[in-house]
Parts: sequence; structure tokens; C-alpha cells
Amino acid sequence: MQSKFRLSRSEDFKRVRRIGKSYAHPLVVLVIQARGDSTPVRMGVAAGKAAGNAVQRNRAKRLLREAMQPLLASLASGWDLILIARPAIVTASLEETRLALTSLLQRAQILPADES
RNA sequence: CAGGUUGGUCGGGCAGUUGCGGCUCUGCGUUGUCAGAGUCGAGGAAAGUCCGCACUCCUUAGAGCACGGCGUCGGAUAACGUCCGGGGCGGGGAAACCUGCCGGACUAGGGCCACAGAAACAAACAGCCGCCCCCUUCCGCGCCCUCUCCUUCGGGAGAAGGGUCGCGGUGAGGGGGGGUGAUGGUGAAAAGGUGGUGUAAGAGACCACCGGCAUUUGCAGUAAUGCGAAUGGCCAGGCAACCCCCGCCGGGAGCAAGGCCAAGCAGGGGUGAAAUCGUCUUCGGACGAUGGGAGACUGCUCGUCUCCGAUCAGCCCCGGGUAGGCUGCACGAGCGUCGCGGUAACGCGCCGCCCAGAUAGAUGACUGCCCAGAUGGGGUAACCCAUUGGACAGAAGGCGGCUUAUAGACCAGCCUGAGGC
RNA sequence: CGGGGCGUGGCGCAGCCCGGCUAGCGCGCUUGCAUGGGGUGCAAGAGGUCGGAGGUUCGAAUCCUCUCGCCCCGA
Repeated sequence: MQSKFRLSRSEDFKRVRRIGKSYAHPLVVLVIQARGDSTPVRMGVAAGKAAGNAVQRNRAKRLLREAMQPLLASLASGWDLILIARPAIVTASLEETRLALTSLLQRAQILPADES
């Protein structure tokens, strides 16, 4: 993912976590917040200590980024997203992660339901 | 060949598509949070953060105390609590080999050693004594008394009884003194061991052998130490991973160190003391000395340094602001081949190489073939087919170690066993 | 990067400094009695590799080293 679509500031993370809406799945939690303008979607990925050691946390974040890659083009504009990894994602495959993300984004009404 | 053991190396490989980060080059009616091309892109432990360094800053860091660490010898190293090679005392193993510990416990001192035991290190208690004194009792002899018999009337004899009597005892008991040192069920541990001589009883008191200690000394070794010799005297419990003593080392903080730039905020509040003298003077003050005060040197003392007569500055405390960029930061105690020195750790030399630098944090995904491995089937076997499948783990300033995790594969040395030539 | 603390029956804690005693206390648990039954009360009882490994010592929950897990603080 190119760095201009990333969420990189600590205050951005704090803001989204504080006032954003969250959607949960056994593999991952999605937090979204509307920015109000029409700039492209920005997203950040997080994995806490509960996800495992450093290798497992990095794998979870890579898996989430890789699964998000083909979905980015069809997302609505003007949103900041945070994906938080849960422990179960360590044993999940790329396809399972992509299905989980698709259902979460559709529930959040950012991804049109007819595409998949 | 099988098993064991030690050391070392690797820890999937090749190709393609795509994604991400750094660097270089090129392109642009668009100089960018741009596009394209090339190239590089995790480890043996990157981990835990247990030691040691370099480096940076702190008002030089100087001395002493305190505190902390280390402790056989020699060497390596920038340094180390690390490594290499030795020594001593143990433990495991049939062997190769592995493994633990290492200054001082009389000649500084304190403390502890539960239970048991007489006693836990210093004597006492019980015991032993044919050593001395006293008392009681018993025995023997003598003397005396009573009794019996004999008599020359002086006494004599006796197998009987007795004594505030004497002597002796190789009898028994008690008390006191003295001697004695290991006999005292114990215990982890009890002041050399065995045998003899000796003695009132005993004991290194003495003797023989053995063990250990101290001093002197010979040989080997750089040394720790080893193998001996002579002499001495039996003085010598354990714990310093209890305090302690001796020797050596350590100033403190740490890359969020530190430097530069940009932005922002208020030099806003509190707090403390004592002056005196001299010189110069533009008469505002400046400098110097003495004394004192405040503060710093991360615990204390000395010592050193900074500031102080001012509504000003400094120090200390509170409060306020910032949370961005660049650098430090990748040419280094660097890596590799070869040669030389050294038993080795390691050192020296020549040549070659440049080898991650992210900052919400880059290595991922997919496909094909191969290589170990596992399972199933076929085959006497080599092997073939199918399925499956590769551990521990991710840089965040760097380096040297230590420790811990780790599927497996390969190489070499050594030991034991079996077989063949 | 630096510093500190904790781990002991099911739960919450003592004991550790300065080694030895049956590892103790409260709640909980089991059984019995008292009650028509429950609560409650009384009596009896079970339950602990002292986080793990190694060492020092005659002897370790305690001392030393390494290690695992958890928590807290400062920059």
C-alpha cells in the first residue's frame, strides 16, 4: 500500500479510536470515521500484544494489508479506517481474511454490496 | 556398519508474476506525497537485556569513606563476570568425554551450628584412678578389760565376749582435693588412624608404619603446582553463595545520549542570606580582597566550581510551550580468500568487497520444478508412485560476549562393539 | 533505555530480612451433630512439586546463579 493512503499520525489513531464506529469479526475489528472531504480512503493497521510475539503481529498486519489491497479501489471516499488484529488471525489464510474484511466493509456500508 | 561423544558448517534452493522500503540514474507543456529502469533489502540467535566497551553530554571526573562487583595460575583482548591453555579438590561414565568448585575460618574480630547429645570448640558434667586427706563400716595383728583353766602366785594359756585404743588392709561405702583426657546411647560434624610400650588411671607421654600441618631446601615448570629430602611439634571442627578482612576494578547518566533547523509559550509565580575594606570613576557604577550565605559535583567529609546587595541576574522549586524535520546512523575493534607466527584463544601481512537503515515501522502473496523429512502402497533390494510438508523466530544507534529457544541436514576427530581384507 | 515489585492449598494473604520447629491465618470445600428444612452454630477432616532448573549447606519456601510468567514507575 502506498504511503499516501496510510494513517500515520498518533493523533489520527486517537481520533478514530475515540469517535469512530467499530465493527467486529472473530479475525479482525474495523473502526471507521468520516473525514468530511472527498480525499481517498486512509487506513492503519494495528496488532496488540494479545496477537502474539513480534513475528505473529507482523504477519497479522501484512495479511490485513494484502487482503485490503484489491478492495481499496471500490471503497467510498472520505473515510479513515483502522484494522485491529485479533489472536485468531495468526492461523487464518489470506482468503479467510479477505472474506472477513469484505463482510465487515459491507456492514459498514463503505463497500457496495453487489461487488465481491 | 551400529551406538556414543566432541567440534564446526548450514538452517531450504532455482525460476517467474505481483506488492513494499532505501539508494542511483533517466523522463516531464504536469518539478511531484510523480512515473520508469537498475540495484540492494533480517538472524544464528536479530530475542532476553545479564555483563563489558567505543561514543556523547554532565561546572574535570581530585582524595578519603561508604556502596557495588570480581577472586586458582598463565595467556588473549579495546574491555569483561568472556574466551584459550594449564593446576588442585570432587562428581558422572566401560571409554572417548562431560561437569561442579577455587583468596582468608590458630597466628583480625563478631555471629550461627536446629533436634539429639555430657559437651558444638571452651571448659564443665558423668565416668576412671592400687595419688592424698577425712568419716562410717568390715577384716587381721597388737594392747587393755571381763570370763574360763593352770599356777612355783611373779604370772601363763585360751577355741569365748568386749573396747571413745594403736597399726595395717590387697574389703565396702560416702565426702573433699588432685590427676586424667575421649569412655559417654547422640549427631552432618566430637581435637590424627592402627598396633604396641608405659602408667595409679591414662594420654603422641614414648615407639613402628601410615596420613596431615609448619619451616628450610633440591629438581622440573613463566606460574599455579608436582616429585623428593631434612627438621619440628601434635597447635589445627564446619559455615565467609552470614557479617567481615585482604587484593583488584568501578565518577554519573545514557542515542528519548547529544548537535542543528523550524514552530510555539509568559521569563509568569514562589523561595533564601550580612556585610566590611581598598582602588578607579564619566558619580550611573566597575574591579579586587576579607568574612558570610545560597546552589552544584546523584550518599557523606574534605576539596573544587558558579552566583550574591539587585526589585536585576543566576541557582532551586512551581507553572507555561513543543511532540515536527535533518543529523547522530551504517567504512566498521567490518567481511572474505590465502600466507605466516602461536598447542589454542588470537595476532600480523597481501589481495578483494561495500553488505538493511524503516519511523503506525519496509522482506509479503501466488505459481512451477527440485532437495531433506513424514505417512500409505508396490518391490528381496536399489528404487518407483501418491499425499503431505520445512523449526525457533523480525533489525530500530553500533560492537564483543553470556543466557535462553530451535524441525532437521551435512562434515571432521575420538571412544566402544561387531564384521571383512 | 533505566528502575522497582510479585509468584506459597480453590481464592486472598503471613512466614523469607537473621536457614532447622507439623509451612500458619481468614474465606471456601467434605463429613457428622443440633433444626421439620435452610441459614447459622458446634465438632472433626481433606487439600500445598512454596513458578521452574541448578548450586552452597548436615539441612533451602528462606541464601546464590540462570530462567519463565505477571504487574507497576520514570525518561
